[in-house]
Amino acid sequence: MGSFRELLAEAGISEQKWRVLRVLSEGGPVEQTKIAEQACLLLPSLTRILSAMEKEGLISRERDSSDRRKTIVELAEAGEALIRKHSEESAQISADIEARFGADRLKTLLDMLEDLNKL
Amino acid sequence: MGSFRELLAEAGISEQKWRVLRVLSEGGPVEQTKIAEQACLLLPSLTRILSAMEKEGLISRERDSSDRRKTIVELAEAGEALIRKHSEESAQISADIEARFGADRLKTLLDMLEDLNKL
DNA sequence: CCTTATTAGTTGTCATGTTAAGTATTATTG
DNA sequence: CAATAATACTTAACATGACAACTAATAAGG
Repeated sequence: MGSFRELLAEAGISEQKWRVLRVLSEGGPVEQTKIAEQACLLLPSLTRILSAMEKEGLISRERDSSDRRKTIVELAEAGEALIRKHSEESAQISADIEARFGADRLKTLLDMLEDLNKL
Repeated sequence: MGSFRELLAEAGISEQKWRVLRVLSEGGPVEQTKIAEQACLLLPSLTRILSAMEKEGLISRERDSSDRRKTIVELAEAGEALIRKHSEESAQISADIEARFGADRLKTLLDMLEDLNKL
């Protein structure tokens, strides 16, 4: 019954990198600004994280040809492999937490946090 | 209707330092471990924060005579002055948030977060 | 006692959070 | 079309978060 921390330790990556991988896995290649939004990261943090991930072969980056301000990021092979290797266990852990905490309560909690954030 | 960030910017200190000041203000002189618990900080972070606050004259530290492993921290004059200057406004902001979000909902939210944390 | 374990802090290292400033590219406006 | 603004990042600088290793002091066990 591994926790998320253990999963990430096993995978050898940070929570942030995992979130980035998941965003890319679910939405396909995207520009960095959108990754930042979906992964709850500021652009300066994302810049560094992506540089590291690029060196590690988890992702690749290239300029958008139609708007050369943008950089499009996509999963590289090592990134896809990581996702394949751990996504099932990750889903299991999420489901477990949801079950133990209560799906309804979890939804309520997330809604409240969003409200508080808007406030 | 200034937010907390503005208050802190005005006071020229970080959220963490403000939390430390409040812990000291409410509980009087205490050892660092207890400050860390109440202010939600890890000891290494607290060590550095207190060093900075000591230089700024906000707090003072001295060894506990009965147990010389412990360091007792207390508010210094500048720290008390900061508290006096901003505690009222701080309370106002808290009350405002509580009112806008709903006292009941806020309590529920905090309880849920605690539960989730225990999980 | 003496060794070992525990407690309280500190220090080091590295990643991230955060704000501000800088660069390059594209869009707008007069 | 030229000057200006806006967008999409990057870089820099500093504080903080997090984990590990370390020191000093006290407590526990044999």
